[in-house]
Amino acid sequence: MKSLEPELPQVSLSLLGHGIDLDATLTSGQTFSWKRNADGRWRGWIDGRPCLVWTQGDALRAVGPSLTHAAVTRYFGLDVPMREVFASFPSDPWLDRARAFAPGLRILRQEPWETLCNFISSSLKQIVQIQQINHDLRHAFGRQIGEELYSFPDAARLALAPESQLRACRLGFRAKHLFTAARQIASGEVLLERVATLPTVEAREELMRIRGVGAKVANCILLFAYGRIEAFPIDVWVERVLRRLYFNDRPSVTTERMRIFADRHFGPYRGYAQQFLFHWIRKDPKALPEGRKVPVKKASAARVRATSG
DNA sequence: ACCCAGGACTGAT
DNA sequence: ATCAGTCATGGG
Repeated sequence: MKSLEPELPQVSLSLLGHGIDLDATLTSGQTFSWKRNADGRWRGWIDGRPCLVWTQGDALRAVGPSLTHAAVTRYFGLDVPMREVFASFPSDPWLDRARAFAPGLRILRQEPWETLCNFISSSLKQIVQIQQINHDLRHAFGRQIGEELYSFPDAARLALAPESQLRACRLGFRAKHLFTAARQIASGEVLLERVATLPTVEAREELMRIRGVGAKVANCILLFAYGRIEAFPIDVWVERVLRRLYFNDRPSVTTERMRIFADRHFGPYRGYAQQFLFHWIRKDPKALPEGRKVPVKKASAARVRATSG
């Protein structure tokens, strides 16, 4: 079926990349719909529009329909003063090592709705599986706007989807969470646009009213969609690296204790510290050389509201 | 077969 | 408020 989209003008942009590393940024577990071409260029979506991006020297180049300089800058966080972020970091040899591993890693500002769906889908899933779920949702419920190009379905569309059809997208027990979340958004029970206007603590509370959204998923949405780089999501990897490097592998240290430590230790831009650490321990085989894998204490089910981050 | 995955929800204390 | 069990599915 051919596209019913009006022909949008193709735009070709070149902007200062400020040292962005697309490979690190787009494979660091914050986005799940970009694909790497054989030539190293990346195909994906910015604000719901398909595009192709790559780096050329110090330039970031982007091609796609109706792209704007402002949209690309915002999406890739090129307006974030990384100098200031780095200057705010504590003197910490572990964080230094994580930074040095991928200094061009950047935190994206993605669409809240798709980010919400991705991280509802993420619980107890590996990153490659989240990518597959995103792909399946697009093909099952999105609009085809080109060859092998499917938009991400909006909340109203998913709110009409039979749960059996959602389960076919490998969502498992997350299917009912996603379905309920879609109805909450489509009905206006939770307004994702309003979340953007709230202070981070209140924004997190609002997001946690959504089915399937606990503290960790809410922090991922705040960090990867709303640009709240004070958010500090603690998943099994971050919990593992914090426990090993800062708590001597003590199994009694709770996730909440680590959150308090992280809020104080990593400073106002701790979301970036978190992302450097996460990417480093997952991708660098030499990270945590002496680190035996300690079993991770399960996080408490309580929805913590007392602290920020 | 076994363990793990960018966890959240439910029900029992 | 905290804790253990449960929830599906695919990778290694």
